[in-house]
Amino acid sequence: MPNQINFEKIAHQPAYRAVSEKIRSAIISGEIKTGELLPTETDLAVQFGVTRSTIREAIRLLEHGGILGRADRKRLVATLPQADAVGRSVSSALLMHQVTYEELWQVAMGLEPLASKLACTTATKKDKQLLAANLVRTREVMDDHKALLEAEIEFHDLLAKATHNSALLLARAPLNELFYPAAWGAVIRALSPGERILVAHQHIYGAICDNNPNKAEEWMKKHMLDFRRGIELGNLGFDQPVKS
Amino acid sequence: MPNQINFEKIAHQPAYRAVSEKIRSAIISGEIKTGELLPTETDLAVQFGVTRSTIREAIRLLEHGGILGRADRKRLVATLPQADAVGRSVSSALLMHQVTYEELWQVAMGLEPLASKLACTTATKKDKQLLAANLVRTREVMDDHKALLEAEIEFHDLLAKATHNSALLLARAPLNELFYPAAWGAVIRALSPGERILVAHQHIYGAICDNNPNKAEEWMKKHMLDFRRGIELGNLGFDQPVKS
DNA sequence: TACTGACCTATTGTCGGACAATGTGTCAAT
DNA sequence: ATTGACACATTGTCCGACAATAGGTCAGTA
Repeated sequence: MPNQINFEKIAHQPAYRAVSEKIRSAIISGEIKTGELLPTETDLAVQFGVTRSTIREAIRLLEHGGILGRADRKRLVATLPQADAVGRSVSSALLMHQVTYEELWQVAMGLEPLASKLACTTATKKDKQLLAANLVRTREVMDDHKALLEAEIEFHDLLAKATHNSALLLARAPLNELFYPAAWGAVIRALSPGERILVAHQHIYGAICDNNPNKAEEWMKKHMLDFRRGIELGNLGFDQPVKS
Repeated sequence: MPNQINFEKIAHQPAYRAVSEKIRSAIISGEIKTGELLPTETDLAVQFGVTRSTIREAIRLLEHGGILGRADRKRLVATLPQADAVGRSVSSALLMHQVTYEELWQVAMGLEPLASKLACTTATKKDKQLLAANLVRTREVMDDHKALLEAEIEFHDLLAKATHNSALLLARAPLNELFYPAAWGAVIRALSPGERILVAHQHIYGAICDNNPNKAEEWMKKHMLDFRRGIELGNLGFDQPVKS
């Protein structure tokens, strides 16, 4: 077809989407500060010149991403999306993609040693205290599978938080949400590797206190490889889709 | 306060949230297959025994996460959330957290070399063809800053896709969306490092064709370090928040 | 046949108004 | 200082209505 004139698609978007974008950009740009209360639905409806129903649909759009939350279960408030809020939507996406343990493990292998290394230079006194407390608790609950799993997950989470790197925190959110609960849970039930877990954690914690990035990274790698071996020994379908 | 009876909070959730959860789990469990059309709003309203407004709010909740999309701009369809859909919400979260280039670079340093390594064993013929085509294009547009940036981003994206690891794909989505556009863009404008970029890409591509994971990983590390040096040379606020 | 145009229908987008449920603030009573 | 009564503001839900539009059908025309 020569000589054909091509018009670009006109972008007609429904009002609720437009409103949602307006509010989002107002929050991102800082025009509405996080923690600040939004006007009431009726006010917003008047300001934007649409009905309350439309406003409400726009709000739902934002609510899911964790940009809007509730102050007191009534009024709306602009909030900073936390890792867990974003993590949930990422996790459900991964579930639908039938992500396998193997795939998640690979990502963990990329991020967790990195987190260990970074934490060495960024961990505050407070972070170290929290990690130390976690170690104590881990030792106490060594024989309680459920509690041990929680402590294990918390250790990795504290470690990631100690990097104070929000990108890293968000990137590894699915690990917290999907990988560790399912995979570690299975390993712990099958092998009771409490002692090995504790030893690895202690070395990592020690490396952080000594400000020894390489050691922290290496021990975390060992920790993850150990975990992988656990899965294989336990014969727990490493290449199976994660289910939740 | 001794002897005080504590009731647990009763979890009252609004209807639109309940409906949304029902639909979500129906999709995740496969009861509604992806690609399948959902009933119309009116039907859903009847089935759930609520009004259409409520249904619509529930739909908005899911629409944002990429779980629901439009078949033909009219009927709703269950869709697999793609990396870019999820990536958008992650990115906006990161923007609000005032994530710095440095933080994103650290994550990139954890994920991109990993992707290179994995791609060696997982890349299909098709993947390699796409990468090869990208290299050709890169060479052609070497002097066009904008096109070069696009090619560069596409290379990394193709590489990640070649791993066929959806967890990795989602984890690095913010890199595509935030990091490369802003940071690479600045470097390219400041230093015109087209030649260096192409060389690195070629080595990585070569390593993948030779099935040489270590070489692929090393060259990607070099590539990323090179990039970092570019930022520092160009004196482009590496520790500044990304803005978009 | 292949294209056009008129028409109908189904479905979404938007509106406006209504009421119930519930959290909040005030003020008097004890 | 706590309680109770009360009015008020705000969200959650419902209902009914209409405009806009994508899709299908069907006849008409070249």
